[in-house]
Amino acid sequence: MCNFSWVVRNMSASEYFKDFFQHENKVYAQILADIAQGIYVSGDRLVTTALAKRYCTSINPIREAIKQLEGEGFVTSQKNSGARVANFSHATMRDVFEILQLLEPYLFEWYIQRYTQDCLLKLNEVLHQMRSLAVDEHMKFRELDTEFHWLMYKHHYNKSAVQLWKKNKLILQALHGNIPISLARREHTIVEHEKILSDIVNKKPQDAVQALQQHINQGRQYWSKVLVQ
Amino acid sequence: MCNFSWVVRNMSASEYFKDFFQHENKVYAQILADIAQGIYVSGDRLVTTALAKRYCTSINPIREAIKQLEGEGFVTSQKNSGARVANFSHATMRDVFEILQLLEPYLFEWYIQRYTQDCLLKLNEVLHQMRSLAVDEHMKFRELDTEFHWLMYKHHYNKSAVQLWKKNKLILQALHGNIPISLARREHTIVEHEKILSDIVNKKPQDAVQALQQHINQGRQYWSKVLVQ
DNA sequence: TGTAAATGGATTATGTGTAATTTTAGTTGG
DNA sequence: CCAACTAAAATTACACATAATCCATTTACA
Repeated sequence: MCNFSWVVRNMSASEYFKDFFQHENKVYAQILADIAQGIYVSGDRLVTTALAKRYCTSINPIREAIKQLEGEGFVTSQKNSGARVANFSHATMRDVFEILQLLEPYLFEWYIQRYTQDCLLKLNEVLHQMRSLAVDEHMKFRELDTEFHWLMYKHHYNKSAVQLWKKNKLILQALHGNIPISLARREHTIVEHEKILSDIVNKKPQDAVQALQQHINQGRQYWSKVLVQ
Repeated sequence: MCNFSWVVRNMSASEYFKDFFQHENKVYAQILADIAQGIYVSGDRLVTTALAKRYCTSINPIREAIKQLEGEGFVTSQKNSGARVANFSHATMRDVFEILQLLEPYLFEWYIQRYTQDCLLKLNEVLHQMRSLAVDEHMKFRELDTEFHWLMYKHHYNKSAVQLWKKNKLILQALHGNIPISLARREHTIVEHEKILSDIVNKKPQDAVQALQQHINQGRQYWSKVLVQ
């Protein structure tokens, strides 16, 4: 059972997955990846002994990893009752989206003024990959969507804000889980990304920010319709 | 040495301190309070054995509390090298202020529409306390300043955003430490709070938001001048 | 006989002690 | 003054003991 290969298999070949989950603490990174990938879903118990067996270690490192995840808000725990994956509800999604709506324009405005030609090429490459994806590769599509944004924000000077963005994006990922994305939404996402990119290239920063805000709003509306209880 | 009474003595009589530091985990709350109060300052080593003695417990609970604080960004740790209070630099202050500048108007806008008469009275009471404070009670003044904002944000529906605000406010508190506030800045703070309050009472939401933004900006400018290296 | 309370066992969380590896600090010698 | 070595201290991980929680069965009572 002590085998990490299945995790590696699930890992995307893209850079962004590394940036997101790379962590000196293996156990921590594993649990977080498992939550983000929907292996543990909202409300699941995180039993220390079980996790210790799964990750081939003793209980203590597991407890510490869980405490750290608790500090980051991915896990909640009650005294003498252990830890559970945090309750990601419909209300949580609203909250997360609203925080993202504050953060993204802020991070983006810096990018517009400091982007490199090399980075624009990478964005284009991601867009190309999104277009040439098979219809059933929902997970991969969402990864590419996140990577598009990540490429723009990762070098921002405000590392707290970047980390905060990452965290909220991960929560969204966990919330959406394995729910497939409609082809229409996929098409719209690509078009919206294209609009943002072209506004940057054409030196229209105002329009680019607006396009980004609309993009986030569209995503928010789409998911709130899909995840309606 | 196993005595918490000195902590209780330092605790403010006001409500906000309770809200801020109350936590089911005593050790966690203690360490965080110690960081916020400047007992451990930026860069200080957090030696598990020493903390275990201080808080009359064994190493494991200490380690878990530290891990949680690490998850929240108050503590950083290197492998085999233990934990330290996070590096709160001048750049950190800029980052924190920028996040607060995003969050506060967002939280505030909801308050304007949902405030109660009772809450306004409390705000007034806090203002009164600020005015009638002795000139050397810097810490107490800062607590009251924070409480003023806290009263407006604490009931916001977006609990993640509120917690985020709290966290960043705590980092500021740790950064400012025991540095005294100038009397001029104290006077300005009170006037700015009065302006915000009167704009709310006079049903001028637009002006109130603007007053709040200015208030944050003023604080930012003041502290960046004071803490210039 | 049906329902509610109680009891017991199993599972799990929490806290402590200990051994091993690594780091740190102090000291000695060049 | 700097480098290398040594001893003390700290981190890490593990095994164990204790305490709390959960669940199913049994028991008591109406």
